[in-house]
Amino acid sequence: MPTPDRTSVDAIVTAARELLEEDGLAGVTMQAVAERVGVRAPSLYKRVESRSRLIQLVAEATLGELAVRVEPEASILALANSLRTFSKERPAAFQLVMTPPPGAPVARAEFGARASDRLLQLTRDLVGERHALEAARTITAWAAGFISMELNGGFNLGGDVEDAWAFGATRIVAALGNVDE
Amino acid sequence: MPTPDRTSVDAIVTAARELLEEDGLAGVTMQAVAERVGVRAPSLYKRVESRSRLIQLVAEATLGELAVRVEPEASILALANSLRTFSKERPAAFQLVMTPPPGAPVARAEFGARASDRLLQLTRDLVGERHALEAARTITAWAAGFISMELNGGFNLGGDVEDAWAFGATRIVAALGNVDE
DNA sequence: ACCTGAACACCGTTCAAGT
DNA sequence: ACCTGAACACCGTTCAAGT
Repeated sequence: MPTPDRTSVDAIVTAARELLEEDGLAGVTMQAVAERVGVRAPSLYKRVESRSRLIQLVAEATLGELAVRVEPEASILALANSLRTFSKERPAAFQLVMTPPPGAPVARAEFGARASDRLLQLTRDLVGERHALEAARTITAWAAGFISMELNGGFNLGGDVEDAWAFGATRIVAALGNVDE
Repeated sequence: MPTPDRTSVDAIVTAARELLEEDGLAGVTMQAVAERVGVRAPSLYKRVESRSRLIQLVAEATLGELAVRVEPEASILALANSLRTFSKERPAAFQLVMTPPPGAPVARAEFGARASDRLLQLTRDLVGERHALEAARTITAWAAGFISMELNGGFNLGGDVEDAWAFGATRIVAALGNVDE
């Protein structure tokens, strides 16, 4: 007589995402996840091959959530701002996806195919087909680097971080606009 | 009769740095470090309070090495390039310092006081005192973000990564030069 | 004064045994 | 068919006992 399922992949991933924000990546142990979904650790292996696969599922869910937030009409500034907003709501998930520790899964596309598409479209208008990808990478790199430094307390020389964000965003967009061909 | 010392903090940190590059942060276990310096794990605690303190020492040694490489006459481009060169020699150490996993020590200053000073001097010339810090942060964020994406395989849309680096570097420097005040 | 084995509380993971 | 306790090989860390 088969027992009814006592949990699900979804519940497991959700528990892992909560633990990630509450206790960091190191807090996402199979035991902690199991306890949260009301099961013993060995049972998790019926739904998920390993801890590292579970972390990968968390990263993919994060990318999915990020993609949903992107408005189809968003400007470059709006894209960067929404990435930064997200980073403040889910800092641990953001870092897992954007600057993963070696061994963690690689994030697909610049930051999710949807945002990536929109960004490429915008940079194409700005700098032309020939340099669209390079321009998109410049913006993504700046935003990811900035946010990562912000989350890690890398801005410890004083000054207003908000100003630095606005400064960087406007200057970079302006720079891309000044094309010589 | 006191026994002669069989190891030292220096040897321990060196072993940890080697293991970091060879096996990643997870490979830096007290047992692996101990074995490499020819001692048992508990003995390490005579010289180093804990594993996380050891990781912190590794991060500080990395920052020190980075500082030594900075030429006093380096240009902005040279600074960015030397950071990227370093990231290819010691990718794991670079990531530990620039985009640390939560729990790891915070890197002091933008990227080592020395490079930070030189960069601020250059941006002061470029954009003036008022925006020097913001400009330095823009460049640091872009370089750190770019390199981190490069190391993590984040550039998976094709295109030439070398071109994207050169494109970003020249455009950003140019953008900062076009000041309106 | 330094080093060690033994021990403790954890990990991830496997597997035979239960229902 | 799912769940479990027990077990294994690891962790970091402490500490009494050796030299």
